Amino acid sequence: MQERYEPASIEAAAQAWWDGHRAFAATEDQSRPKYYCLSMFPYPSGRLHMGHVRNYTIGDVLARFMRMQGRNVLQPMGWDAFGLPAENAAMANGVPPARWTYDNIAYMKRQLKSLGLAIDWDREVTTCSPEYYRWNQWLFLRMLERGVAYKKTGVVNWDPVDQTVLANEQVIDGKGWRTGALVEKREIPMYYLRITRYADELLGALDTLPGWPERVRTMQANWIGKSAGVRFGFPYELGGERRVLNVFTTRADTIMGVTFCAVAAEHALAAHAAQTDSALAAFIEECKQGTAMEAELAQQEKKGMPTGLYVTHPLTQQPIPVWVGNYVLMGYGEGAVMGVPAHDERDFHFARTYGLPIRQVIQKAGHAFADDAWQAWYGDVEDTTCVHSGKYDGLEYAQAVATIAADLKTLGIGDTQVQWRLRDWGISRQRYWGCPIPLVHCPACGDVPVPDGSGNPLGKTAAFVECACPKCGQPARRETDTMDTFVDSSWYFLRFASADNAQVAVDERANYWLPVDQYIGGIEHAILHLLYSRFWTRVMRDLGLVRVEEPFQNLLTQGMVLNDIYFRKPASGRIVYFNPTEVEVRTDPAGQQSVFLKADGAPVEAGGIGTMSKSKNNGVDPQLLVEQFGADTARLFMMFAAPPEQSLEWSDQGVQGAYRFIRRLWKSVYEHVGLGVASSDVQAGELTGEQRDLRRQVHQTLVKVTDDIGRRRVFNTAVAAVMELMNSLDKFTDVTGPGRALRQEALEKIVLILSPIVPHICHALWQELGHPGAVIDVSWPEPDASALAQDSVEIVLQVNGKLRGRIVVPAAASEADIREAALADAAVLRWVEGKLIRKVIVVPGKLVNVVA
RNA sequence: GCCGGUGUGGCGGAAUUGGUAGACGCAGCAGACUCAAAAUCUGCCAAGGGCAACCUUGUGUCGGUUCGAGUCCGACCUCCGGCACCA
Repeated sequence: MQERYEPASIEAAAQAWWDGHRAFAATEDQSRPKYYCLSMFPYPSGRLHMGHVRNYTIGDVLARFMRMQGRNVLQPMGWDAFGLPAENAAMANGVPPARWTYDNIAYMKRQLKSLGLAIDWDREVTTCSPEYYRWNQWLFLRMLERGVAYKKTGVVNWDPVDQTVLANEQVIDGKGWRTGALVEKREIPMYYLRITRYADELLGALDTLPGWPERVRTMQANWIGKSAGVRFGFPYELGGERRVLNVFTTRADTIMGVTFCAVAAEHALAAHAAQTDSALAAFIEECKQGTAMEAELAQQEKKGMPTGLYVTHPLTQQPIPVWVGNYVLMGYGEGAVMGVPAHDERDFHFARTYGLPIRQVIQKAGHAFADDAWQAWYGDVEDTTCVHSGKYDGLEYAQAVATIAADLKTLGIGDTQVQWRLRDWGISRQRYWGCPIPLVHCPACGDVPVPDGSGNPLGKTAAFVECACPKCGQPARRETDTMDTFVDSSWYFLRFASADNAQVAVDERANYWLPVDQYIGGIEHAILHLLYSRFWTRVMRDLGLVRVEEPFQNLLTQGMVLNDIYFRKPASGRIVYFNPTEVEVRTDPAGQQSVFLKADGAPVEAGGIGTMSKSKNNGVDPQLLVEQFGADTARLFMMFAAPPEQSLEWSDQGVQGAYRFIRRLWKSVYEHVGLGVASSDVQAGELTGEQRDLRRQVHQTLVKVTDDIGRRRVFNTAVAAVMELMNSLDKFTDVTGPGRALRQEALEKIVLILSPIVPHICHALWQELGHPGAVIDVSWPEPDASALAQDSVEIVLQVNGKLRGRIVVPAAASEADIREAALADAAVLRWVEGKLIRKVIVVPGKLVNVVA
C-alpha cells in the first residue's frame, strides 16, 4: 500500500472501475425493492456551482447508502436547458442559444463526472432537444382536447421602449432593465392550464405526503388557499338596469359593519364611472401603470378614489359608496371587496386615510373599541360576539356567519362559497428559447393543432410564421409563443424512466420506478415547481399514461451555499465586488479584523455573507476544489459543514479540516495493514475492558450512522460520530491478536459506512484491507447486539433542576435502587441539607431530580 | 405587505421524544518533533468569580407553562426563501 494519499490517481481508478463495470446502469428488477433517487436537474448555466455540488452529493450519499441496503437504485441526471440566460448570452456574445446551451452541457457533464456520482448516464434527458420537447407539445395538445388547456388574456410587464414583454427579474424598481423605461401592464392572449380543476385534490393529497417537510406542505396549502366564505351581492341600478356587485368574504359576521366597497381598476364599474369623471379615469390609468408583480403591488401605498356610484347594502338597505382601490386584485374573486374598516386592518387604514366611517360590529370581553388606532383583536374570530348588528347581536362568529349566509340566501342574493387563491397556470412566453406552442392560427378554423407537435424554435422568421392551415390548407399564422420552462421540469422525472423510447412519452417502466423515493432540491422550489409537477403528473394519470399520482414520496429541501462578500464603493460609479480568494483578512492584537485586497494592499469593505452568486463575485469554483483536494474532500466538507436543510457557509479552513481527516483515515489503514492484514473475527467473549469499550463504540457508531443517514437524513452528525470513533481508534495502541482483530473490524466498518460519502478513498481502502471485491457491492453492516450491551450506566443528579453530581449504577438497577443511591450521594446530601425533600423524579438511565 | 423558515462559544455546528448546553470540526494558545519551516502528534479552550474543590450566569429580546425549557406557549426583533415571466 502506498503511504501517501493521492486523490487524483485514487479517484481516477475508482471512477474507471465503476464505468468499466457499468456499475450504476439501472434495470427494472421485480425481485428487489426499487429506490428512485432524484436530485433536481440543473440549468446548464456554464459551470457547476457549489449549490449543485451540495445537492448532488446529498443525493449520491442516499443512492449509495440504499444500494448497500439492497435496493435497486436509479439515480438519473438531465438538463433543464430552455430559458432566458441562453437568450441573454446570445445577445451579449452573439452565440446562438443552442450552441451556448449544448457547449455548457458538455462542460458541466465533465465536471459532474469528476465528482464520482453514482448516476445512470444512459438515461440523460435534455429539455431543449426535440426528442424531449415534442412530448411537451404532444401533452399540451391532449390537454387542449380535454379542456385542461385553454386560451384567455393575461397581464404581462410591457417595456414601451423596447416594445417587448419583460420577465419579472427584468423589471428593476418598476423600470425595464435595459431601457430604464417605466414598465406598463398589458393584457395579451395566452394559454392557460386549468390547475384550479385539481385544487381540491392537490390540497387534500398533501396529507398523503408525510415524507415532505411540514413547512413545504404548509406553504403549498397556503398557496392553494382554500377559504370557505360567503359570496353575496350589493344591488344597484345603472342606466335603468338592475344589477348586483358581487363580493366574497370569509367574515360574513361583519357584514353589518360595511361602510364602503372597493373594486379593482379593471372592474367594469370603474370603467363606467370613469367615462364621466376624468380624474377617476386618470387614477385608473395610474393603477394600470407599474409592474404585474404581486410582491411590488402588495407593498405599494394603498390608494383609492370614489366612483361616485352607490350600491345598496342587502341587509340594511343603506347606500354604500363604491371606491376604486389599487389594492383590489381583478384576478382574485370577482375584483371587488366589501370594506369593513372596524374589523379588517387594510380597510381600517384605507378608511382612516379617506375619512370613511368606521362602524364597530364585533366585540370581545375585556377589550374596548376605539377608532383612532388599529388593535390586534379587531380582527379576531374567537370569543367574539356581534354588536350594533340588529337581530344578529350576541351571536358568536360561526353562528353569525351561518345566520347571515342563510338570510342572504333567502333574499336570493348570496350563498356560502368555497374560494381558492390558486390561479390557473399561464404558460405562454413571448420568448425564443423555449418549447414552441404547437398551434396554427387560421382565419377560418381558429386555433389548429400542428400534427405531431412539430415546430422549431430555431426559426421565428416569416418562413416560420407564415404557413398553411393543417385543416383547410388556407394561409395561416403560426403561434410564436413558447412554453414556460416550468412545463419542461413538470414531468422530466417520468421521462427518465422511459428516456430511450422514441414512440411514446412514457411507457410501463414509469410505473415501475415512480414515485420518486427521494427528491432533493432547493427550498426555493417549495411552491411552483413542486406544485406544477404534482398537477402535471395527475393530468398524465387522467390521460391514462401513468398510474402514479404523487410524483415525489419523500422530499429533502437543501439549504443554500453562502460565502463572504467583499467590495469597494468608489465615490462615483458602481460597487466593485472582490472574490474572497482575492482578499486577505488581518486580525490586529485587539481582535479587530480588517480586510485588504492582495493585489494592492489597500482595504476593502466586508459586506457580510450571502448566497454564492456571480453578481456578488463570491462563488468558489468546484473545479479548483476537486483539482486541489479531490472530490472526496469536496463531498466530505459539504456533508460535514452543516445539516442538509440549513444554509452552508463556505470555509477554506473547513475544507482543510475535511482533507486532514481523509488523510488520517488513509494513514490509519496504512499503518494497520503494514503489520499485515488481520482477521476481523473478534472473539467477543475474550476481550479486556478497554477492548470491549472500543468494540461497543464501533457498533454504537454503526447504529448512529445508519439512523442518521437512513432515517434522519442528516450527515454532519454521522461524520462527527465516525470522527469520534477515529479519535478513539488512534488512542487504542493494542497490538495483541484480539487488539489487531478489533482494529481490522473497526477500520472495515468505518470504510463501509463512510463509502457513500467518500466513495473513492473507500473503494481503495476496502481493497487494501484485504477484500478482492468492490465496496459498492458490499451490504451495509449490521450492528452486533452483544457488542452494544453495557453493564453500568451514569446517572446525573440534580437538586431543584441544577446539576450537582453523577453516580454510576448497574444497567439493570431498579427505579427504587437509583433513587436510594441518589439520596445517599454526598453532593445531593450537601444541597438538600436542612431542606424538606418534597419530590424525587427518577428518569431511568438518565437522571434523578430531587426537589427540596 | 402576505406566506414559510432562522437565531446556541471567536467561527461552522451538536443536544433525535421536555432531562448533563456547547459533541465533532475550524480558529487560537501552550508543548513535542525539526537546524528551521510546513506537515504531524499531545494538551488547553463559553463568560465571570475562586489558590482550589467549586460557585454564579449563559442558547436573539421580553413574558409564561413545568420538578426541569435551546426544545413547549404568547408577544416582539433580526436575517433568509417564496409571492405566479429567474430557474
